[in-house]
This record gives sequence, structure tokens and C-alpha cells, in this order.
Amino acid sequence: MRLSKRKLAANLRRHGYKLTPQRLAVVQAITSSQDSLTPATIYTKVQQVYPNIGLVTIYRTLEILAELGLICELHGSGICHSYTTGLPEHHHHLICSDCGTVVDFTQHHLGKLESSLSKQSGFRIDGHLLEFFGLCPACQTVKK
Amino acid sequence: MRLSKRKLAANLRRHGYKLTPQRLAVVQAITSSQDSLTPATIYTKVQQVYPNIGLVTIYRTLEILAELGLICELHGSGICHSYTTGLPEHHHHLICSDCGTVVDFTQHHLGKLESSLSKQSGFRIDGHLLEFFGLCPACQTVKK
DNA sequence: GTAGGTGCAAATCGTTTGCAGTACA
DNA sequence: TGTACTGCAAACGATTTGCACCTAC
Repeated sequence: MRLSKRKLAANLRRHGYKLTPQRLAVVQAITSSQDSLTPATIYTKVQQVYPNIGLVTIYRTLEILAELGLICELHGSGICHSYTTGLPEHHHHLICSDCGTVVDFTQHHLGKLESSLSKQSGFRIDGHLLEFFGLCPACQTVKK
Repeated sequence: MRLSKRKLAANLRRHGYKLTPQRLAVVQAITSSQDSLTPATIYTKVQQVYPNIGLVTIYRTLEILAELGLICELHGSGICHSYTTGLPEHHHHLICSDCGTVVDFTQHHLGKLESSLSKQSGFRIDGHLLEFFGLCPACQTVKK
């Protein structure tokens, strides 16, 4: 778990939020998983620890965590509204179309592209979304 | 309109679908707009031509068109399930966070990145999603 | 004539909101 | 102690499904 409880608490506190056991459980459910998780999946996972937790709490927690950048929202065909560990560094994802495995990568060289696009279009570019899709090693084997 | 009626009909036919006036209207609604459109927006637009069209038809049409690659599904924060013109060439988008304007661009040089990622991760990479976010020229002025 | 397409209505799913009680800093 | 958090229930919106009728080849 890359995000210690202490750091998590400090981060939440800085923004006027509190660290509750439920929130911790949500974070742990996400960080302990290799895959990206949908709210429903996270709900199921957290229920194993907090059987009384409401799906509502999951949604509210995810919203806050994503806002603070503590977790990362994923997009793309079929994986809208999925969440995965949010690292402090800027990063992208490699997503298996078959099993949903998500691999992070940080390397990229979009700076040049970004500035040339900006010049051509007049846009002020604030960010980007870069995701690769394909088959992870395990799924390639199965598909053979 | 980049996609002629003839080409559209041929494309649909090739996959066992027919070109109906409703489908044509959906395509025209999308291709005639600069922005990306949600199913609801498309519905409203098409209703001006076909007041009796059902929202269901829009959904079914969008599904088919996207499947054939005739239109393009957009993703990203806040714009899940939006559609825009799908050009035959591989392309990406530049999206204004403020007004939703979408600009296409085709240039990119992800090949090297893709192959190095593939080597490192073992993934067989089939595709990618690259979108830039920012403010279009008009919105930059307003924000000033 | 037949397969595919349409549109209505209802069912369904995911997500959000209001509110009263609860728990954390 | 007070403010923020929780969880229930209900509302809500978007999307899907079943079905009977219709239309184009």
C-alpha cells in the first residue's frame, strides 16, 4: 500500500475531510487490487469488512478521493467509472480488454505533441488522457 | 459531410443493416455538429426532422454506427457516452473543458512508446485512447 | 413474404438526494 | 461539542428489453 494511513489522513484533513474507517476501507480495497474497480465492485469488497456500509458512502468517498487525486478515475470503452490507485506522479494506463488488468506507466513524450497541437489549435492544453488497450500476457495465452 | 449517403448505405449493407431515414438523420445530426453529442442531444436534434422518432432508435443506431466505426465514441471525465464524427483515419481529440468543443487531430507518434511498452509489459497492444483537455480559444477569452 | 427496423411502454440499472441519527477530531 | 459522516429510503435519469406493428427488398 503506497498510501500510508498517516498520509491519507493528512491529505483529507488538509481539505477539511476526516479519515473514517469506511474511507480507509475504500482506499484499501482500491490499492490492494491490481485491477480497476467499479463502484459496485468496491462496494462488494468493502462489505466484507463493513457489512453495513451503504453504496452511497462508496460513491461519496470515491468522489472525494478522486477530487484530492488520491485515487484515479479511468475512462474508455467499457471501463467508464472505474477507479484505480492514484499515484502522485503523472501516469497512464495499459488496460487488458479481456480481464481488465491495469498496468501503470509513467514514461511518455507528449510534450512536443502537446505544444504543437496547442500552437495549431489555439487551445490552452491543461491535461490529457492516454490509455492503451490490448491483451495482457495471461489473456494472450488463453486466447491462443 | 464527409460520409456520403452512398458510402453510409454500403457500409451498413455490408454488415447486414439497412439505411433508414432515421439512421441517416442520426448520422447527419452528428456530422453536422462541431461538438460531441450525447444520445439525448442527438435525440432532440433528430426530433426536429422526425418528431415521432423514439429515443430507443437513437440508442440502437448509435450502437450500430459505433460498431462499424462510422461514428466515434468519446470518453473522459464528464463526457462519457458522447459521440462525434468518426473519420476513417485513426484520430484523436482535443476537448474544451468549458464548452465541450471537440477538435480532431491525426498526428501522433506513439508507435515508439507503444512498442517499448509492449516489450516491457508483455501486453499485446491493440489500440489506444489519446485525448487532450484544455480551453479552446473562445473560452480562454471569456475566462480572462 | 420475410427479415430487419421502429416506437411505445415498462423494466432495469447506476447514481444522486433528503433526512435523521451517529461518530470523529 | 459541533461539524462532518453515515446509511436508509426514495427519487431520479439514463439505458435496455419485450412486444406488436410496420416497411423495404
